[in-house]
Amino acid sequence: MVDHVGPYHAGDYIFRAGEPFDAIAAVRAGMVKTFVDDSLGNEQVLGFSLPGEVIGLNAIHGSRYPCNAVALDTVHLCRISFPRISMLASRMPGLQAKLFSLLSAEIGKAALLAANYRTEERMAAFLLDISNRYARRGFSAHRFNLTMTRTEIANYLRMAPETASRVLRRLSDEEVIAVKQREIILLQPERLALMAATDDASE
Amino acid sequence: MVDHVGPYHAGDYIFRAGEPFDAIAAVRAGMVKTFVDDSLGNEQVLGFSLPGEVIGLNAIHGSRYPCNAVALDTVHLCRISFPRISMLASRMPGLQAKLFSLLSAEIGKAALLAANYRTEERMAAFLLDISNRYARRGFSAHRFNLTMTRTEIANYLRMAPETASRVLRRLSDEEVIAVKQREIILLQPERLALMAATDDASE
DNA sequence: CGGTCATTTGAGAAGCCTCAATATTAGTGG
DNA sequence: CCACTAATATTGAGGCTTCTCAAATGACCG
Repeated sequence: MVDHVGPYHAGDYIFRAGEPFDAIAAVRAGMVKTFVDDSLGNEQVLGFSLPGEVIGLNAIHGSRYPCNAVALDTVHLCRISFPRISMLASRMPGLQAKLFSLLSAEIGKAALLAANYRTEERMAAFLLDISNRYARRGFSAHRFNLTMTRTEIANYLRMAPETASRVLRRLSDEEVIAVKQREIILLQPERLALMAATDDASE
Repeated sequence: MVDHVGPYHAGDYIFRAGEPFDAIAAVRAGMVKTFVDDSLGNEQVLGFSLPGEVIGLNAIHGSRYPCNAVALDTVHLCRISFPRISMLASRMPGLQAKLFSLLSAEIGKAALLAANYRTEERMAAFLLDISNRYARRGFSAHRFNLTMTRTEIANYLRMAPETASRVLRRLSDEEVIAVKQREIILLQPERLALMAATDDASE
């Protein structure tokens, strides 16, 4: 029922929009990007998934994947057959509850970043979000690697890549963070939290 | 297990952020606004729920409501005890699947509007979204009432109320829509769809 | 070392927000 | 039924943020 799959390498598709849905997957290692292509063929980044997080949950409804998922670096997954875990959940109320909770948690996660409408606020919220998510999985909260490109970050945060670059530089100049390529060090997380009007207390 | 509750009147709270979660609810009539208050006490509108839609799904995880819900007009609900429907789902695989599907569908709904970053695109996407949702429930797709205020729409769409007003006026001047107070008539839905880069084919 | 891609930087234009004032609507009490 | 009030909505002007376009720099790979 649970298969260890991978490694996927940077650029490999894990699933594509429109493919029939049969399994959700937990990221064991690496970073996954989910995205859709809009009517003009432009990419719209929906999110990034870190180790410990589950992808494919939005595909249960409609029984097809509504988005694409690609590996941003070397990715290992636990593939979980949905029909089978679903059947098992019928007999194990604890598992069922776990699945309900997992799905519920996923609802409205995107809203966090959407809330703030200054670019600096969105970037601050994004960095804190990644930080919290790494921390929860036992990685360092104040020093981490943003596997994705600036363009992908900007796309996700709905700003031009140039703006993303400038915002990061400004934060770096103010010594709120340190940036070395795609590696980020949070020097003053408190100040970041102040910038992100919507500080997320839940994660 | 299912209680018909209401009527709630405009401004009445259905639940408040932080309250213990015990039930989801289907809207039978009226319009519900869900929102959170950020650290500065500003309201952040998360969404609007129409008849036939379910609220409270994001509260399963954490067992407390993570947001507020208020009635925007006269609202009637079907209140569904979550522990009980959950228990029932264990014995009825069809019901369980239905719940999984419901939760899955809710994931990433907010992302649709977030995608476009011109104010006009977001407004167009919003109007089409409401239209589709009314249509799916058997109401008119091209003529409907936006129960909420301009300020609430603007807040939801992350723009200033003045901008929302101007965008609606522009669309009205171009005869893409007709606006009479809070009543909207879609005169040229095709043109709206073109404006909303991310036209949602799924709903 | 050369080529490709990602990133940064600069300058100008466009979009949107803010502030302020006016207009409209709905509700209230005389 | 008609002021009167409060809330909502619209409109205008100016300024700031962010985007676009263009070019230069830097990182990575064969």
